[in-house]
Amino acid sequence: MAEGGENGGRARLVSELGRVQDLVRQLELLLHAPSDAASVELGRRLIHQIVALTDRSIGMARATDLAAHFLPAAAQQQQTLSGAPSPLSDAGSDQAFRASPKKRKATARWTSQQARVSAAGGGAEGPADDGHSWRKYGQKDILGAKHPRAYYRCTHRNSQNCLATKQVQRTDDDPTLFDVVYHGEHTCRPSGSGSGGGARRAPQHNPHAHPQQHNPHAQSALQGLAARLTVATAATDAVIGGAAALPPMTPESCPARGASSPWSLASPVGSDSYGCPQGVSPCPVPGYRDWGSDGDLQEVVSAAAFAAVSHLPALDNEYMPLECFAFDQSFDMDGGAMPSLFYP
DNA sequence: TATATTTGACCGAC
DNA sequence: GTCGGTCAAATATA
Repeated sequence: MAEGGENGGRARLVSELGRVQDLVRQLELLLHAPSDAASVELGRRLIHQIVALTDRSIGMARATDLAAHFLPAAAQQQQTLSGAPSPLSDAGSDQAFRASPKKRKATARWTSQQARVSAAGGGAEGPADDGHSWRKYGQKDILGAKHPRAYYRCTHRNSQNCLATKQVQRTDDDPTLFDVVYHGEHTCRPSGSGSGGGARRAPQHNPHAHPQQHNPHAQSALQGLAARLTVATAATDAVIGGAAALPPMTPESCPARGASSPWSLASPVGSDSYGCPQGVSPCPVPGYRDWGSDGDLQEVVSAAAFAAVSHLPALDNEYMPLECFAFDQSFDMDGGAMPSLFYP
């Protein structure tokens, strides 16, 4: 572990991410222009460059050889992103807790994951859709917190006995960021979501979050891109900083994570709040898993970018302005800051 | 009518 | 007694 080498690698990584941002801005300008075949092709090339750059960035992150720092830290699984211990975070089963309804979870045994996500895709109502369908069952004012904490559980809790829950709380320091804590694992099956009923609303989507979100496909793709990139960079930070303790997600907890289609293009990310989507990773946002393993981070970023590419032909003259999202290039990888795509 | 959200109450842990 | 998590009735929405 050469500190100098790490710092140099970080600098290059930041530089590469900056180039990605530039390319995204070029893509934005392209989307502003009248759409034609040439611009669509140019857009595809831009996206491919973005993918290539992100791949390089991922390679740089790996080259720093800091995953070895991250992996032992992940085993701790006890710290929040801000470094404070989480009384709710623990490995193990939640079966004991379920035996006693209303029993406080502080002593229960949970598999939990934490994420800090931007409001991109969720507007003021909450963070971007994470690919699951959640039903809100409570909200509480938390002592010392400016904003209440919302409690969600899987829509398929009753139908499929899926016991996954999550807590969403707006951060005090930045109202555009949400701390999301996931408990338990999704046991619901994707096929179970389409059985007629389904939700009638998308509770975490604010259709008025941006007045120019006309094209649902483009909107969803870009929202998904932003949300995923937020998490991807967060994971990168965890790898590089070696301080964040993000629990590895087991394959069992991510059963539908397909190798060929991590993000469903048929069902635009961010729009499918009505059930565990077919072919979509059930854990895109909370899926910190083991980022030290090959392909994870790359998969997230690349897949999100390709999702945007795939929707380009449908953009026409409608667009989601990409200035809505911006890398925080000033993040301090050593300070545990969370580099994110922000949605101002 | 079915499903989701809101919100006060309840419960156990501390 | 306080706090956090959950329940469940009332209400809202499509």
